[in-house]
Amino acid sequence: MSDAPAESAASSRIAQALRDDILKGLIAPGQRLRQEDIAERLGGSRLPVREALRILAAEGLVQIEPNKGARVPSLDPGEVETLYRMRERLEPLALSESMANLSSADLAEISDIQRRIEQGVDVTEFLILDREFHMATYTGCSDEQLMLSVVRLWNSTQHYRRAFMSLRGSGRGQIVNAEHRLLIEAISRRDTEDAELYLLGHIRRTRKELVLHPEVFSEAS
Amino acid sequence: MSDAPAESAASSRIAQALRDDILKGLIAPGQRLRQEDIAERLGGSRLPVREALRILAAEGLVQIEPNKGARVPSLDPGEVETLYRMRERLEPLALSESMANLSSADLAEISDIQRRIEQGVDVTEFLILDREFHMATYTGCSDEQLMLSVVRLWNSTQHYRRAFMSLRGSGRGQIVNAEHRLLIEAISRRDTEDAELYLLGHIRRTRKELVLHPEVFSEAS
DNA sequence: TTGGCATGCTTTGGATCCAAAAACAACCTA
DNA sequence: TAGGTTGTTTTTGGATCCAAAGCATGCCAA
Repeated sequence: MSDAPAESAASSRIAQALRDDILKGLIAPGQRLRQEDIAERLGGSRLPVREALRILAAEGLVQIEPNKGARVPSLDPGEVETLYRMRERLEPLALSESMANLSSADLAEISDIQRRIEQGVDVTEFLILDREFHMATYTGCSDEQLMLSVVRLWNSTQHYRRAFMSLRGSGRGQIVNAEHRLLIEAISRRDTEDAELYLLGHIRRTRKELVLHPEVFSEAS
Repeated sequence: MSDAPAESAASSRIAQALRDDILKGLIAPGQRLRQEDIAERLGGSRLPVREALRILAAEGLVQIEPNKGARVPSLDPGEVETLYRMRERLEPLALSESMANLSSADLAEISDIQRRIEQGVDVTEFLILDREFHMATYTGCSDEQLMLSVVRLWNSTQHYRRAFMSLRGSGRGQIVNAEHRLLIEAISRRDTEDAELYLLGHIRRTRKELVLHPEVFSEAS
């Protein structure tokens, strides 16, 4: 489900497991993560767990408070809005850096993902495919730092994207599909200017739609 | 010299010491960081050193390779250019988020830093003051994630900024001063649009000047 | 002489144990 | 009865010890 290069062993394995759990929503924002529990559940001692938590903290997936442990950060609407504004600025850059290096095979892959999005409309599946779609458009971007930032932004907002999709239902996908189609078309034309613009609009519209639904942030968990 | 809230104890203390050393240029890009050396030099066992390295890796100041240790990443011109492009997009956002919350005391502080920049022209001092200047313009930005990203970008490019300043000398500061003045003026008018534009131009011009000097990246160390 | 391999040395990664800080609860007092 | 305080328990942070992975050196063979 996720990325990150296979690191040494235990610590990265544990980080990967936790990352998947958090992104899948099995661990909700605000929930505390006790080191010993994780160590017992995933095997290994507490030490690699601590390192795993550091790794995830770097990705914005957990928050470490000294002597108080780690928890999944729960964001307020303003923070999520800012994260979306960051996406609006960074992802068009990633796209423009990527586009020159996209092969026709990459383009085919992108189109194929979009085709699958337009078929199955399950919420969980959509979240995965939508992420795959956008990441596929960034595959040509070789800059690690930029891609790390983009992944961080997706990770941090994943939970709220799911909450939003869940309450909105998987209908209304027509707009998203139209936007994706426009994006694919611009990328195919190798028109970075248009592609950046479509992507900006796509993210911005999503942000505006999200801030209209504050109930996404009110879940008690 | 740096930021980051005082964390628990040893690990954050060590991280802070290392961060300062790296930002001050005492540890050059490419240089390897052996855990035992650091532990001995800064006191404490290897364990908090490992955690400190994780913290710094999160900030982009070191790079950890499994079973091979940590080293200060050395970037190629393309990577630094991309980091500057990221700055061009993110920092105007941080500035706009900040400006509404800037008090007149903040404005006075900003002006004072600029006044000091125009007085003393030592390279080391300039690097510190220039950073303080820009960070002061962001003090009103309450979004942690955004500010973290901005700090990461500054940290990652600090070494090359210093190398560039060193070879260029501290003359030619007239342009920077003019840009800073324009920025201060726009901020004082509470004109976010102008301020964002001036800031964008400032960073962009610096980027273009930097890519004209590839010798900045050729240091053997 | 040179290429490849094996052995040892260094350095990192992980486990267990101990100390300190924080959360929790019960108790005492006003 | 409510609030503060103190003692206990839980949880995190740090130190030491042990195992495994890289790296370098040197040896042997072709």
